[in-house]
Amino acid sequence: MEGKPNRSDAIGNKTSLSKKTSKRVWDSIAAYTVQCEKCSKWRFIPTKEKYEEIRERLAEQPFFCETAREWHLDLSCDDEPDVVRDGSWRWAIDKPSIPQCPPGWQRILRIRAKGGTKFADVYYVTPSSKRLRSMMEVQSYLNEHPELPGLTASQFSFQIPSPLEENYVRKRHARSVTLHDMSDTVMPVNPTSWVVSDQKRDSHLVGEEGSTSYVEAPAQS
DNA sequence: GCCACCGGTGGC
DNA sequence: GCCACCGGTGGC
Repeated sequence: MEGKPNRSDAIGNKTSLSKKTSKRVWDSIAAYTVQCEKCSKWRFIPTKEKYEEIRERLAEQPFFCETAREWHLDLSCDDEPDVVRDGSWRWAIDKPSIPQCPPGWQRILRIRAKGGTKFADVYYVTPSSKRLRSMMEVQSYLNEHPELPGLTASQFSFQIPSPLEENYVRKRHARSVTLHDMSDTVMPVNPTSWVVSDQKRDSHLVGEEGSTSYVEAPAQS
């Protein structure tokens, strides 16, 4: 809400969320955005691959609006932001320095529903469409597939982003009753965030602090 | 029967 | 307290 002026670079890119009904794997991500180090405006990154590339190197290679000229001709800090925190999107703060996904693999991020015990899940899909949920599984897979050249576990990361919205994830000792019967429950902290939750699916989370971020599509069932 | 999603917990 | 890991299961 309070547009804090920071020099963070957030990345986001706009993944088409077209209603493709094929049963291929989908991120629950609508867009990837990066924040310009200079003007702080958020810029869409056109592809997930580009986003992952920028994210990996963001610490050494800050992002500027001019960087986006690679896909957005003549873009400059004078142009309107591609996206603003107006509440119509849910944002996730990405972790820095996540290695680029190996070619032929996919790194999938699934944002969980609000009120659960975890914000998101990361998994990798192998070239043979196997789904790997942890480093242990990655390591075993690599061991079983010596034909895959030059792959090491260090090229994988299961770090999940953080929700900007407070209380998106249920606190561990919150009473389980709150989810089912909130009518006469006094919220222990941050009542405002529950107000936000009243607007259902369109709450949002925002990246900050030089991190990359995702924008999740309004959850449409 | 499969698999996407969620919860729980052990280890740090 | 956090999070990596994995088991369970509901919905398809």
